[in-house]
Amino acid sequence: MHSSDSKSEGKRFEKKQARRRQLIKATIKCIARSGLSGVTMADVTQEAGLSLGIVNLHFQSKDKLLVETLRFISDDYFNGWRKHVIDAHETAVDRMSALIEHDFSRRVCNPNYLALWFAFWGESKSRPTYRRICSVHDRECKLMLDDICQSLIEVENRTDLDADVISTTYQSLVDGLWLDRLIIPEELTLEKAKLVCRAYFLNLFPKQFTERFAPGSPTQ
Amino acid sequence: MHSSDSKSEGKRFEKKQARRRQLIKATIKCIARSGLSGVTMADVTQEAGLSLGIVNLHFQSKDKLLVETLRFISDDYFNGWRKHVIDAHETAVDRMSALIEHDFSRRVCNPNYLALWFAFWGESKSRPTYRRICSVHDRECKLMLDDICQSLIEVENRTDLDADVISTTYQSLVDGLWLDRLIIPEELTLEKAKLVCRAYFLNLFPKQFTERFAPGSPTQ
Amino acid sequence: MHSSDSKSEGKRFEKKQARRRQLIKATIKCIARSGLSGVTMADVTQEAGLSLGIVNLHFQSKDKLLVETLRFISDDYFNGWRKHVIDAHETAVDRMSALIEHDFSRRVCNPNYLALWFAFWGESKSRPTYRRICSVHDRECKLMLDDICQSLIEVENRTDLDADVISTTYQSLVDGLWLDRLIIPEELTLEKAKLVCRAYFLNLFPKQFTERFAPGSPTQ
Amino acid sequence: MHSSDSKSEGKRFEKKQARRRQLIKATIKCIARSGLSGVTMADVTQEAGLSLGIVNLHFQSKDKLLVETLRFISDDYFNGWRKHVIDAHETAVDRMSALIEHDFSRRVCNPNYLALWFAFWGESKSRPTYRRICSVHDRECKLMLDDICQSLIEVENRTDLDADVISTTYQSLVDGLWLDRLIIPEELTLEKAKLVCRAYFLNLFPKQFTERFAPGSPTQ
DNA sequence: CATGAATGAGTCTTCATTCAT
DNA sequence: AATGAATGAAGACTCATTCAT
Repeated sequence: MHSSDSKSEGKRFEKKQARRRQLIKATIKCIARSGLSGVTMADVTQEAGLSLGIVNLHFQSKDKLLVETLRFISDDYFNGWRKHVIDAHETAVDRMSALIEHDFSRRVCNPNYLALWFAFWGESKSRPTYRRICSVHDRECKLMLDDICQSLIEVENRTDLDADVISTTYQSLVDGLWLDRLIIPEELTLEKAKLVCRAYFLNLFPKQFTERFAPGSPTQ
Repeated sequence: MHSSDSKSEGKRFEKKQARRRQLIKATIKCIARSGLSGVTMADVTQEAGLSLGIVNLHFQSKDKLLVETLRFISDDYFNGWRKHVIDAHETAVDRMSALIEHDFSRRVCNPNYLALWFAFWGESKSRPTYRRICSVHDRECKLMLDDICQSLIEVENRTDLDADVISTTYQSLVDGLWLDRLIIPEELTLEKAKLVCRAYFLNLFPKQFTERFAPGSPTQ
Repeated sequence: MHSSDSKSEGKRFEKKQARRRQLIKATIKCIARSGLSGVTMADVTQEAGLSLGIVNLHFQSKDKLLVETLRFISDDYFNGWRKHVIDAHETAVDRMSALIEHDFSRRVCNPNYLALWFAFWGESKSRPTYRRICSVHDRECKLMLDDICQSLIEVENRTDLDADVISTTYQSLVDGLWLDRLIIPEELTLEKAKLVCRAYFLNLFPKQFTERFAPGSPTQ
Repeated sequence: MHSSDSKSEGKRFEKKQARRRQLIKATIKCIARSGLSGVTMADVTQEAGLSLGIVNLHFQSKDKLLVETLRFISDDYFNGWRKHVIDAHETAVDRMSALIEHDFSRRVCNPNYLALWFAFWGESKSRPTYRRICSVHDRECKLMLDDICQSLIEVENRTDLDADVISTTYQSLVDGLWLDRLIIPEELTLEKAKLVCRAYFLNLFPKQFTERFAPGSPTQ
């Protein structure tokens, strides 16, 4: 009854975490399917194959579940960023190329995730909490991106360019392309989206990107 | 059936239209304030200073009111596009400059409008109607923008560039910058947003844009 | 302005009555179509080709319109009774035969009228006013019917029979047959309904009804 | 999916059924009190001593609650028919006598039930579902009644009579008498209603019914 | 007289949250 | 820890009634 050695405590904690993740995964699916305003607790728990009361047990309220869900995909995106862009590559040009691949990979740029991002962004005006969560990793990414751009500028020796402007351009461009993927997916394939990003960098830093991105050259 | 001269008929129609606009305006404010899922009929009618039942009298349902609201801002944006970009200017470079001004003018790029766009985009995955309304004018703008880019390419004599890629880049860039204006307005001023767009074109078409956009030269 | 000679007064009154009848007729159609609980003022006025406000002008309220509608069909049935049964015939057997014809004529036993009767009866438990209106003519008919039955008994010389029982039987039988016409019209034709009534009287008063109703003899 | 032995499952089902019955009983009372169009969900749930949301939990909608209520009394009447008329007696004359007793027993011919029947019949024109539910058991009763009448005819040896006509007459007569009980209960006692029915059969089948129904003989 | 836009009380329905089991 | 029946506040929608024109 009163057993509470660290092992069983750890197990309990793990199980708890698993339940939470299970519910968050179900929430993601439901938001993609029904929109942020359309999800109900019943939807989520049914999708998760669990009982109605369980959400309040693990998240206290619907609101907190949504916040945790946003935090989850936000973390997920950021971790991928670090892992596939920073940790996996050394040079700026490699990292930038990897970032484009990452941003338009099936893992990141899939309908469910996009629907989720825009669902939260759509409510962000009236929900400072959402805005805050989004901006945390945004800022971190921006700083890393600034670094990459600064390197690109230096290597290319184009001191007339501004790293901040370029990184802002790229980040905004990605968000805008994601929107097109969400609203008119049939008119903007993943390949074309990547092409658009590459074209931007190819034009700015031809020395570094030509052999990688030039038409006719093999796509990475 | 009921006798009434055309004059009073016209008046009645005008009045009806005025009421509809009044309600749509109130709806815009409410969506910006409370989010798409947060607006209630009571909010809207109170904001409009009218009674609860009036929405169903003029729009049949909440859903139709929202759809008409989306249609309204969609039309509004498109009409501004045509008026301030196409009708007011002749050359491609003038039109492109005007478009940047337009896209980040207080009229278009204000918090209420941005909140509205993203609110609808956020639900667009689960609401094909929203998607359809958005895409109508989008396509028209894209075609006009293609034309402008094509002219820019020809005047600059840079036949290596692709008009479609450039217009796609610009449209996406704008959407992405709008998102920043919505989420982190303090980090992206309207001026900086315009600067980012100008930098993009300045780099692609220096002959045409330098005297207009080069640092130090007077901003339009 | 102040013209009020008897002629224009009369005309005005006539016009008023015409409007009221027009509205009552529309109400009948609407009740048959949508049920008593389903009729709305908008339905009725549209059916009548008039404006929404006119009902309250002529009837003060929806409730009064319904009451007047019930009074109308109640009067209509009773007047037909008197005209086609009492005034048109002399003998009891003729009158009884005529009554059966009347009760299952297309004029009286049509879907709209039946729907109306049962609609009001259905609400009569909770609406004493309806009950009162229905019972007024009911009582009058019952008295006339008692007379007819009394004559039939005397002519047939069957003093073991009770006029009250017979007239009650007939009245209830008609109501029950009307119900069948309403609910399962395809299983009870008007002819069969009349046959059932005739069979009842044929069995009680064979001397008087045989030549009229006996199988093979021409139906009236 | 969720572990639970069959015993607790059965208990849960029973409890659910009990709640449904509880709500239907409350609905019956409310319809009798306020009419079909007058019942509100608030009325019903308050009458049942439960909360507002419970109806939609058990019946999905008000409409389905009403349909189930109609089905309930329809089943109830039919089950009584079979139990008290068919199962409890052997001979046709016994069954017919029992049927009259049943149709005008306090259990069947009470104000609440009558109000309910007529409430639904009153809306049946505009609601095919009501009509369908009513006609199901109606048909079954009619067939059993046809059998009884056929036996009566054969025993009495009155081959000139038609079983179908007699059973139709009886069914309609009962419905008509019920209407009188509903509208003018003070003018038609239960005893008199039964008397009217007995008189009908006494006249048709004197050999079988005289000793049972003749004036002066003890009423069953 | 007649019209029909406007009102707002009254209903049904949804759904987050609670809590006995 | 988990369940799901029950609750009731909140919201959309209807429609009789009013009243300025």
